[in-house]
Amino acid sequence: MADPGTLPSDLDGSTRAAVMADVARLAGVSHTTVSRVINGHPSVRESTRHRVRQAMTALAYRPNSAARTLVTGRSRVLGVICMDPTYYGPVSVLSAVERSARQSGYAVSIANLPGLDRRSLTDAVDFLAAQAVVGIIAITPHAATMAALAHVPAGIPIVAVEGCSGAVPTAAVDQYLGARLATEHLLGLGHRTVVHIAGPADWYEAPERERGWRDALTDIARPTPSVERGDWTAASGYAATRRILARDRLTALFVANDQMALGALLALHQAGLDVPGDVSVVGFDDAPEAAYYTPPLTTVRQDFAEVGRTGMDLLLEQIEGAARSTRRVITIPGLVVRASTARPPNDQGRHTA
Amino acid sequence: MADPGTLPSDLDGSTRAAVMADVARLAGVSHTTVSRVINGHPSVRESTRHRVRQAMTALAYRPNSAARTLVTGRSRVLGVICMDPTYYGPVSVLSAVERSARQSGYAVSIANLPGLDRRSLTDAVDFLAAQAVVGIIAITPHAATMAALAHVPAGIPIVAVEGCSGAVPTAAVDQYLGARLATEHLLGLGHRTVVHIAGPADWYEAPERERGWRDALTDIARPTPSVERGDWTAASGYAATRRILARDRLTALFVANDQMALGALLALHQAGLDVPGDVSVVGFDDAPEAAYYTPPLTTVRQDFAEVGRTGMDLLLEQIEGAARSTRRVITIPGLVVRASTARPPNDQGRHTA
DNA sequence: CCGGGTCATGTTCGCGTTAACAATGTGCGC
DNA sequence: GCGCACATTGTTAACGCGAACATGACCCGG
Repeated sequence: MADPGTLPSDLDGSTRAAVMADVARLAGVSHTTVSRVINGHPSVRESTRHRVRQAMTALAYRPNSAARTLVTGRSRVLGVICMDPTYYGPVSVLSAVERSARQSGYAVSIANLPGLDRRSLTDAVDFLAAQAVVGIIAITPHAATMAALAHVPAGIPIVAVEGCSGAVPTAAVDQYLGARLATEHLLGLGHRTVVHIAGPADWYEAPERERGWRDALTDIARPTPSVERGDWTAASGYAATRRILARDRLTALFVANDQMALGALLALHQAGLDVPGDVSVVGFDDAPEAAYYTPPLTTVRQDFAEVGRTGMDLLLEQIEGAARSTRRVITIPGLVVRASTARPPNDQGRHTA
Repeated sequence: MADPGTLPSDLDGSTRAAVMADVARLAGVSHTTVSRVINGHPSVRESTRHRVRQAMTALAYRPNSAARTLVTGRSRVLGVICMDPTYYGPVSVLSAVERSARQSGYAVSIANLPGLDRRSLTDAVDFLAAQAVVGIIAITPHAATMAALAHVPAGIPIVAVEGCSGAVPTAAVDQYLGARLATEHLLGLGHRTVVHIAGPADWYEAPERERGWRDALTDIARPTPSVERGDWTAASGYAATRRILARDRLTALFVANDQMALGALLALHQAGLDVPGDVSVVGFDDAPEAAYYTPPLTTVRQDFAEVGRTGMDLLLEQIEGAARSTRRVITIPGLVVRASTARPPNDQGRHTA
């Protein structure tokens, strides 16, 4: 005994949503014509197009994406694979990706990686593939998962962001360059050498930054102190710094990210060392907080939003027909000098060229 | 002249993926039986079930979610609406939500809010509704968007996380209690009063925390210094602290989140004030870095993961038939005492009961 | 030995959309 | 004045799946 007289504009869920046939009936055309109007097909008379448009608004018609996906075989959904997005970098990239995806008319479905093994990566790909995503952006700065990327079926467009897999197109920041910038900044201030706290070896960025640091030193024949390693957290930066302090003295410290640098600042402070009076510190990332550490941190700035957008561009390029390339678009990082770096102690007025 | 002899297990995208009919053919049953096996229908003979399962693995069969959605009218996709997820809180919640959603067999589609107005909220809801999401979790600690939540059509289950809309079920942390904890901790140490740096007034949390702070003071008849306001960023915390220092002296400072507290620590340091020797500081959130600020920050801990899970539970409850309630599940915050708080200066051995 | 009930399975239809193809109308050249 | 090209619109058939209904085999009691 449902009331058939209910207003068609009734949106509160009590009546079924309007479908294409309803619009067609109201506009006095066939459902095919409605479809044509929606998809911008050229051969529809202007007056008809107008009538259909009116009917659509009158009924608050929304195309059913499931039906669409079923018949075309492709959805308007992009998949994003990310590690536990708690670090500043991945989060910023995710945010930028979502933004540009929406601008291009795509929805974004996310899949967190529970672990770092190949299995969880393929699971995530399967999970997204089951949703008929039309492409995948993988924010996986982790070496093992990057390797797994090479093995995803070629049928589905995929792009890596922040990382370097030889197998798929990639958008990333030049980590090596950033590390050189940081190290050379310290050397330029007059420090004899620079101690490095690296990130976990199984992430892509960590060895790259370490390599940049090492090359900057060896290029001018400076000794390379042995590397301490953290896991990106402030806690690990703190612990690594304490190990270094127990080992020998230092005047310059390059830490592989800002959070670990924060831990380093605390350890130095607790050891009675002044930054930058006794020790200079440089970080990496330029997280928003870095400018407000005590002291404000000199660091390497990565434009994550830019990287995210670039990744989207690469993906769309692939979706729109290009075969999977191995293109690699790199973004240039920049050094942001703040108050955590200065000349080494007892270096009165050394004049550089 | 395509080769019909291609192996059915060919997954590389060159042949069409297996569908239910293929599985049925291989197992020697009808597609309906395959469907029954997939959906766990009881009346399938054990041997048949086994044959079908084998056929499914042999063909690497994946159900087509679009077809499923089309015929059942409901997808297995949840929508998450979030503000630009750069703050620690929203990110953690998003992560927790994704995790528990996947565990319950749901995919998660995200929609960033470009602005804070009602319009962008309804746009986001529309955007998700067009994907036939089966429910929405809104991480909108912003007052204006929360108000807009009340106006989304009743047809679609929705839950608010971190916030308080009278209209929809909500999972949140007791902000008021957290602020009281923080303020009373400082008062308990012997501080005569506490200065407050609040968050933006149009976010839900900010006035709640301010109210907790105010009540803690007025309950024991202490003066309530005028409130400075920031926008959650370290920069604004720094600026607010400088305004306070220019105004009058203080011994205790309660800052509405950790990032602003970081800015406060820097401003105090630069003003030559020692924390906690001269001024005690308490933050809010317990971001991972807070333990490594200089000095390590006493703060109020919110269990964001717990809140995210709770939100999911509320949503599933609603999806599985319950009408939209106005249930509100609150999580209890806790104080984490670190090195940024101490007795006020010139308070030698005050004995409290 | 036969009818009714139950279990296991198959047949058929429809979800809302796009697309290939068919059908209509309209104008223009010869 | 007739036919042909083109513009516009309609008809119909998929897409892959789930559910209502139909079918057939089998068991048990009378």
